Amino acid sequence: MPGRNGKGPPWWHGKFRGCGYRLTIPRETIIEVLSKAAKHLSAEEIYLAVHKVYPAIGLTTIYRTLELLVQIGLVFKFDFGDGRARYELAEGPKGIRQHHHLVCTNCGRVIDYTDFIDEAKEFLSQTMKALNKKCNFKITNHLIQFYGLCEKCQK
Amino acid sequence: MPGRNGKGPPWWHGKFRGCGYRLTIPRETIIEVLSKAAKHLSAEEIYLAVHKVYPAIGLTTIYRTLELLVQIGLVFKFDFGDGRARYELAEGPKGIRQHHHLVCTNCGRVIDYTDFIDEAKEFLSQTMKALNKKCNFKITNHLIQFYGLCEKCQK
DNA sequence: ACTGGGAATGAAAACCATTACCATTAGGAG
DNA sequence: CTCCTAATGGTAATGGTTTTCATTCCCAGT
Repeated sequence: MPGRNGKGPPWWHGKFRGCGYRLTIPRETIIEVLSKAAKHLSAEEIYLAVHKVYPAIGLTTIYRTLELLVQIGLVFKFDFGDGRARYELAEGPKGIRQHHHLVCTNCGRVIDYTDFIDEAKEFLSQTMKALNKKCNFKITNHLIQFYGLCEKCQK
Repeated sequence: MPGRNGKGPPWWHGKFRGCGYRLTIPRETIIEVLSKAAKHLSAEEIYLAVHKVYPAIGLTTIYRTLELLVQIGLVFKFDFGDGRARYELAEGPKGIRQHHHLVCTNCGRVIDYTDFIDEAKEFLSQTMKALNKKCNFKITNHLIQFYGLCEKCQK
């Protein structure tokens, strides 16, 4: 059963090969870091994590690889308003990992939430269908974020 | 009837005074530019537009004022992924102007759409209520964007 | 396995939107 | 009208991201 923690090529190798991209240590390591973190990381955080296990890595490669992964659709890129982008694995062996973000406008904390996804899915699928027809716009992705005050900052 | 195109102080003066901020020519001009454009502008675009009617303006003041307006809630700040922020008047005399954005991931074009807002409102109000209770997170704002390919870029 | 060619890499420098600094200007309460 | 202080604007600095280019190494074809 490839893709588990056992042997066999990781589940995403096919996606790389299919696009004609080479499999390299930096790329493997970056994906591994992202999949282990399982939450949004900045480019620098990814750099530091990769650097621990592969010290020869360069920051340039981090950015280039992330851009590539975003293009492939393997990674989502977010902007929480603090001047640096955050990256996050879009899917795992099980498929797309749906969730949205709550951003505290006071302290900058970001909370993931996965509840209410069903309602969101319903709303989104309707909207996407309608937009495809009305605007001739082929939607491939979407972003929903909420801004407000977290528990601590409300006092 | 203040706030119309006729005489009387613009409708947003109260909002300024209430917060203890001074009314200055740069601030008035920036808001005027935003209200006339009625669509998302970058800081530089705003700078150029203000510069035409008030050449003494400095780019620093543009940024500072925009930050202030965002804080007050008069202006929304967007990131469409091209490395520069976009700003847009949040409301007019008639109230909040609800709309979302379609961003073409190929050419960068951004399309506003105002349809399906009712469905969005329904979904959003439910989600906000639930989040307030479950996460103790006081939502004040939200962002919904769709990414995909515009008509031209689908070919 | 070996090898050639082109993709991928990494260090350093460039880029560029945004912010900090600070001396000067001007809003508006009294 | 005056004074105090917020607001301004030119310039320099910041810092995340991108570009450049010489070097490395993946891998398809032998």
